[in-house]
Amino acid sequence: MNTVYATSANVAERRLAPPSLAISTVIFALRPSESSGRPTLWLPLVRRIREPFKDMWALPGGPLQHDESLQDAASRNLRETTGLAPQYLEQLYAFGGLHRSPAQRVVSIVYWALVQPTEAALADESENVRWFRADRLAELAFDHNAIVDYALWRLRNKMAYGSIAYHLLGEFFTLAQVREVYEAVLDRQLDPANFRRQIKGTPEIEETGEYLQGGKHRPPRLYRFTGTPGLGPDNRSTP
Amino acid sequence: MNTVYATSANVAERRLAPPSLAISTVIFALRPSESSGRPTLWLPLVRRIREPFKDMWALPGGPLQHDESLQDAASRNLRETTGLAPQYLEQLYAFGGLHRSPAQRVVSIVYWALVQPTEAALADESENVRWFRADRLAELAFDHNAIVDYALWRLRNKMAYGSIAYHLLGEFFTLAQVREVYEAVLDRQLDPANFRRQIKGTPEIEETGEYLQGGKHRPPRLYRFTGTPGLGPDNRSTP
DNA sequence: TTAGTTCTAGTCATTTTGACTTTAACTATC
DNA sequence: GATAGTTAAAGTCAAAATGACTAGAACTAA
Repeated sequence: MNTVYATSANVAERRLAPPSLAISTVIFALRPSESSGRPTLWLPLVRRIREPFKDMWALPGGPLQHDESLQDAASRNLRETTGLAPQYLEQLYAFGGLHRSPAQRVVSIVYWALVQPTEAALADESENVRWFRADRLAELAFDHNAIVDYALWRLRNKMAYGSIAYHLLGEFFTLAQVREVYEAVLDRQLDPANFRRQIKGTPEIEETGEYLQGGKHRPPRLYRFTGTPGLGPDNRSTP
Repeated sequence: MNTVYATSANVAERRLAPPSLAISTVIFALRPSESSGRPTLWLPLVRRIREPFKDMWALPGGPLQHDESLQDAASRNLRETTGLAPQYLEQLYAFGGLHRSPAQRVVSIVYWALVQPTEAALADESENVRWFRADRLAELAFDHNAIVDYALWRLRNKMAYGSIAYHLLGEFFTLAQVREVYEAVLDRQLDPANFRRQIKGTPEIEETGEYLQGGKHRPPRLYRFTGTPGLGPDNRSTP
């Protein structure tokens, strides 16, 4: 979305040129809310340093290079802008409306990623890269608000079926932490006892002998996720 | 997939040129199987008339024109190749592997469509456009076998959740016909009584006062689908 | 030692699911 | 015109899943 096929063509020539192709990524991570301290969804945005939409916040992205696959391009600009390696990365949608960008036509293939909080804490932040709460975004450049909305919708949807919540957690976690992820993403309270029964029913989750120490109350058992990310035609598996 | 950005550039220049962008479509319709007479999934393919993959069968597709949205491009080449207007059209995936096409890099944004059998029966067929059973395809051009496999996987998945089966049927249908669609797509038998109970539980289905006459046995009641297609960020709704 | 909190297991009524039975309504054939 | 054959449609029943809730276990903080 940031860079387009460099050319000195004038406007008339641009109309005939093929649309330029860009890759962008919506990156989700959990961070404790400033107010409640409970985990909430955050995402990193970059400040645009040129027109169009100069000085507005936008999704990280860039052009597709000729020697990288779509997914590689997404990984790369994720790494370049935030320094992060995603735990989960999947194609979201190809956006190709006629007027997404003034002056020239841009088709954006957008990916979405989940990163673990330990990673997310290390993420680069600077004048031009900052994390925002996913549910409290200002007006973004291009059609990026709509893209984020769609990414959130997909995340909630996947969460309801697939086993995706674990990619927002570290290697070991308690069942209460899993529940907090669900509560943060679905934005509603869940009954702890029933939730635990359900989660324990899934085979992709494994008890460890360890317990989380240092809490204020009875130490909860730690679990580990043994499933695979899997999805999409590139690496297929779930709904 | 068929046409690429026209240029007289040589190979070295092509490596630096941006990938060309194409739109293709996987079109599903039900047709009675030749053997059993039961409905089965079919799709139209076009014969390639030039290199690469000359004379092989491929998904209908073409370049994206500068004044049409992605979905419009898909509708258009669907209409141009088969004369069909789809009942349902949704983006499937953007395929952008490095070696999908020899010589130059092509990124294909693929749509999938469902058409009603009445429409499908009228579809143009010619020397270079022919319908094939979806589960018995020969080797296709490019990575089109993989694309069809993925489209089938998505169709089965959507069928299991959303209310998509109706788009393969006409305006009025019996519950047994709906079951046949499920059986054809999911490729397994379903209990008629339980299936009926489940379908009648969904609100998007409406009884008409009519009955299907002319059958050999008790005339079944006709129903109508009242839901909306809806999906994707362009027209949002279901999983 | 006690109060407070969370973790964990379990109970119970309700709903959903899968396998199956029964009756209704029509056609074709005797 | 009765009857056998077939599908439509409704209903039964046990098993499984779900939602609301209770209770004991295990820890910390006071």
